[in-house]
Amino acid sequence: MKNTRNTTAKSAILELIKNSEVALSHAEIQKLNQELCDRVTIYRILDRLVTEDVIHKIATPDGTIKYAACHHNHDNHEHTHNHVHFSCEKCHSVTCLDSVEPSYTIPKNYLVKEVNFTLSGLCPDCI
Amino acid sequence: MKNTRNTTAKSAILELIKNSEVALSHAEIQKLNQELCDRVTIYRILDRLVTEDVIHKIATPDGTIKYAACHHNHDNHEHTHNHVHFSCEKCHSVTCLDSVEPSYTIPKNYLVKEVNFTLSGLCPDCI
DNA sequence: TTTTTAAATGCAACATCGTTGCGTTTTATT
DNA sequence: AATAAAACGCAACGATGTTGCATTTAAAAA
Repeated sequence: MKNTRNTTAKSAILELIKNSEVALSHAEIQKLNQELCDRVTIYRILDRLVTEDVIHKIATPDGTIKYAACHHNHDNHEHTHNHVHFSCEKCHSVTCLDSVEPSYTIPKNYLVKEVNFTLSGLCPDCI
Repeated sequence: MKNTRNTTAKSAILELIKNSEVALSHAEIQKLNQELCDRVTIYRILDRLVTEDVIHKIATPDGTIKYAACHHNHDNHEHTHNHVHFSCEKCHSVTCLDSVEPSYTIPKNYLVKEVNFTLSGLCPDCI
């Protein structure tokens, strides 16, 4: 694995994502981060954090990419991003619903590696 | 409901989508359509077809928007886009898996209106 | 601590994607 | 055939994401 470094910008962005109740987009991080670092650097830091498996990407129903912190299971050293997300159509917040576990039949002839299950509608704050 | 008209470009694009095994992106439609109409017109036609409920939007795990024809249930006049999609990480094809029906528990305090369930991995052609 | 080297950054430039305004063309109704 | 509004092409624009390169900085080595 390639060597990566901890920089102030990287730490700040990771804190933002970790402290956020909802998943954040590049644009939202940029606004929250104003003068800390360049637009391009945010893209590169997000990519690095995804590669390092510290955060994960979520595509909302309208195609916006958002980022959320990963909840690792430290007991058995395995973790999955295959949990359910909720996307609010009013405030556009994206939340990880760790408690909801979908079940489905695996389609024949397909090799399923990842599951992206996003419910949309109104979140508790917008109902 | 607003009055809409059938034009050659609209019919051609709808045929493309209907005849395609996989969901198509704006860029793919543009390539297949070369000289038929303008880039902007494709955007407007796709919006119209979605509003008319003839096609539906799908966001792939990487945030690309694709379009597929709707399979109406003519018997009871209801239809849903809440079916499973498969996104191939190799050839980037997106397919509707009408036979797979997921089940899940509805999260408390949330109002679920739509379900977006996308499996990803390798499609039969890429295994 | 100082040196070193490769990762990380800023900046400029660019490509892609999607939208808007407006004058012109086309559909389909009168 | 005349008419009104939908649809179109084109130009321009804004947002989003990428790349190259010179400079800065983190962290390992001396």
